[in-house]
Amino acid sequence: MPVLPPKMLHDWNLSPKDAIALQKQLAPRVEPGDRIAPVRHIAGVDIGFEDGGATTRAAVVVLRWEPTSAPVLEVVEQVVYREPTRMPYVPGLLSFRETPAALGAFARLATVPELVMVDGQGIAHPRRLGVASLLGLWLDVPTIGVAKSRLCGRHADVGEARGDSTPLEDKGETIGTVLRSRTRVKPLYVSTGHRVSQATALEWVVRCLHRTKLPEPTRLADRLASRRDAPGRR
DNA sequence: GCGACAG
DNA sequence: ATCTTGTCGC
Repeated sequence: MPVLPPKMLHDWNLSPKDAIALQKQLAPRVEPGDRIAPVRHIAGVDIGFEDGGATTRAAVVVLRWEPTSAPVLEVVEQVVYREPTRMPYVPGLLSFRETPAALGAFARLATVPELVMVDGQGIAHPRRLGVASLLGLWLDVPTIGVAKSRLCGRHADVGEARGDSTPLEDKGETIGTVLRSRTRVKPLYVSTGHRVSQATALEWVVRCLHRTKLPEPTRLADRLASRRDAPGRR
């Protein structure tokens, strides 16, 4: 059940005005409740750029999840996909710049993850449709937005201890959670992407936290998407 | 009109 | 996001 005409994948060129209208049109389709199959595999997605921004590089890393007393997070597959950059970065319209490449990477994935963590906002967005939400809608898969900084909304100061959190609010509604993933390190902005409740989103991010600021799925994808010595680099 | 502003 | 060396810490 494609959300948009497949043709748009190739002609994905919207004016800021049309892009905003499309976000408003799609936002109501985001499912803020849990509709997740038993989680066996979790994917992390992130986008990087090469050639001074001319090339967009999407990276997806799939980890096997085993819910034992000492949780297992093992990499089982990873994909790097490149394509010419289509649009410039515009605050609030990031999804139109990054989603096409992310879809290209997912199309080349053999494993089908039950949960996806995206580097960026979910519904913690001015029109409640960040990159994690759009990708989730398009793939019809549960997604969680894990951003490294704030796009919109306000929040109280977060405790300094690892695990401390406080709600992120905007226009009278709670749109996410600000989480201190590591002591004395800038907090993470966790929000529902699609088909995952806020509480569940936070639980999964905490579960996937190892010793770094970012949860494993996003950390590994981030590394694959940004490292200068990434596979295929000249 | 003046700031704020994911990656 | 990306451009960049060393340096502090586990």
